[in-house]
Amino acid sequence: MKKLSIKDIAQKAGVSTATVSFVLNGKAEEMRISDTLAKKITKLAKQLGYQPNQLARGLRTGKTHTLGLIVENISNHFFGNLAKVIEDEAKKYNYKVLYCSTENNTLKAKELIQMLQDRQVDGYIITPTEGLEADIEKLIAAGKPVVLVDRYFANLATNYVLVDNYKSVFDTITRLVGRGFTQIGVVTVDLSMINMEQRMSGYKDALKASKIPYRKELVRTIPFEASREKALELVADFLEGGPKKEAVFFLTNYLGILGLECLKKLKLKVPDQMAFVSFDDHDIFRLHTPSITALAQPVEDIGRTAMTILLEEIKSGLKNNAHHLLPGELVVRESAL
Amino acid sequence: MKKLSIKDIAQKAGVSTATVSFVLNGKAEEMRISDTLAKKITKLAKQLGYQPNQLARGLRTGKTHTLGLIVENISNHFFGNLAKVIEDEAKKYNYKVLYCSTENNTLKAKELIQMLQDRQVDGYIITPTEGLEADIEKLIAAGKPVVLVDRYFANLATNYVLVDNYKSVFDTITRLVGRGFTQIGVVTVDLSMINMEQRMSGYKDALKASKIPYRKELVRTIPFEASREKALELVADFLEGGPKKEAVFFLTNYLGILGLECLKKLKLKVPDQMAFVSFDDHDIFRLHTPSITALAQPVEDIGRTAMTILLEEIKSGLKNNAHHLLPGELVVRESAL
DNA sequence: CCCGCTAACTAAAACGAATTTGTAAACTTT
DNA sequence: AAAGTTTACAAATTCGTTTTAGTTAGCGGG
Repeated sequence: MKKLSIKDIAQKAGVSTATVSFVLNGKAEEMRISDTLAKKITKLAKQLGYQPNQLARGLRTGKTHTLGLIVENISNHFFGNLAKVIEDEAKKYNYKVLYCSTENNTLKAKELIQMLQDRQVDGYIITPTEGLEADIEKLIAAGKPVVLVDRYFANLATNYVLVDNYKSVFDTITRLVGRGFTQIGVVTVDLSMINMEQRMSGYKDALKASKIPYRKELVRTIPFEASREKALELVADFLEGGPKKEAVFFLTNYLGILGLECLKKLKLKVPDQMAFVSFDDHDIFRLHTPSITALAQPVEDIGRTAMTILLEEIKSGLKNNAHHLLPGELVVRESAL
Repeated sequence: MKKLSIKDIAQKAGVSTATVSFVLNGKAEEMRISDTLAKKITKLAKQLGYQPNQLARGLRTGKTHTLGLIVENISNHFFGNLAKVIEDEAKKYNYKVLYCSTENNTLKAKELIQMLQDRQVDGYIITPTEGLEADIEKLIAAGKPVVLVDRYFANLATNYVLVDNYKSVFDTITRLVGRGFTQIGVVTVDLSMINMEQRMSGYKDALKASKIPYRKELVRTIPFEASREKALELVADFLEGGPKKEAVFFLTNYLGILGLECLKKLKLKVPDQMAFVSFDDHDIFRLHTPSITALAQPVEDIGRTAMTILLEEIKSGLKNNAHHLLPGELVVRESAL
């Protein structure tokens, strides 16, 4: 297995490596290489099946044509789809993507950033974890193009693109109120990232706007670190006990699925006994009986927008500082009309 | 932003780059670098936060410490989980993973292999598509470590690891027969990859072993290229029309989910009117009402085994030709006991 | 006191491209 | 026809490492 290099081609063509390089990089004209020679080289390269060594190229140019994508968990529905969109988009522009999962673990996230840096990726799409500001700031300070997705840091000047968490929840709650519900519960997670905070704000503000008092007994916060069983227990306890809830909004897809399990266990009738809405759509919600109303994130749009911003920044070399809050879409199904 | 190189360290330490390289690569002793100097260099490197340039290293050594993972679709449940396991496993050994999705498109798969080769990955884990033999053969001939997962080519000497499709289906069908079912249908897809063929063989042979005649009216094959709607229609038509089926086995997760949608539409009572089993487990099956019996693939085991084989081959440089058929696990739920 | 040996490093080549600088020949210009 | 300018390439350097092949100083032995 002898991978052939530019040198081999040069030799076979009886020219210098520089000439070959120029031709193969489309700089033939600029470097006034004669047309005949250029054609000859192109043909030879194709014929021999020449493929440039990306490492060498990257070393020399500092560009690897590789992007780093850091998500919370690649096997998660939302992030898996996001990764898919980004991969497809990247392919269009001839970029490869290095994915990695943080598990929402800051230390791991830091390591991943380091690793991507070592590999000299040209740009980053990151779902940040708590406490990652400094690292991201460093990245930006170093001139690396970065786009945050799903969450961001309010005090950091970065590009970000995510669903409009506040408005999505605000509108959904308002809609529920419009349907006559007043005792509306929420189940959330104790991550202090801005996306969750905004969802909570959306909830509170919607109640306020509808002149419904906020009652903390109607809010259940599940520790992120809780085991599956513990979380299930907490959700079940919430649904069953305490003040009556006419409707419950689960603020993440994961929580919504836990909620479904509880329904089954508690034999709660949805929507008769309680309306049910989850953030983030999922096949499960569509297929469940009753089907579940969900607030779908515009995954494709998020991925595409993030890529557009990133590639633009890579190309131009200029900091952009684009902020995109994309509208969510409430997919109304049987569990809450 | 000046990333510091080995040269900077050498300069600051007043030694040659070779010495620094030796020390940093743990060859200090072998190269009889004095202990004091070694310590000094190590400390300096740490203090300056030196991170080697992986491109340069890769160029020089031919090793990139990066693995290529080609799956059918990264946003698919099974492959997403597989990717996760492999990523985790890779991390343990300090490898990074480049993922890509083929969409079961051979041309795309070929391109991906080419791209991974350009990037000089050290090894490949591939979910092959039809017609990819030649490319994989070339890879192997070029001495690249390769492990196939989920499917393989019977006529190609390669490593592979996947669930034991034949036995899994055989046992499941046999179990159904044991429960008194004789009219057992299957829904499959028209991919001629060996995994699907073996699932079908498992079905046929199980019937034969139980002396139940094989009836092609009980088999419905969905074209892979069919649109979602068309596929739904075909499945619904099958479930509704033709001879009565006491039980139906969906040979992939995707088909099973289509099946669920049809149940809903046709208002079929499972398991009373018909038992329902799907290959490949999924949250949906667990949460569905009734919950769905599924044949779970040992994803973790598959990923881990594949990685073990791959890393072993990378380390030793020897072709291994390991064949692993791992047992599936029938998760019995309400839809079929 | 010279030779050989070893300890402890260093110099230099190599990896494969991209790119800057150089140069011979042909062609203009005056 | 001498000087300058193009044309059309080639030589050499560079990117940051690893690795091979030295080199030097110190020491013991004869």
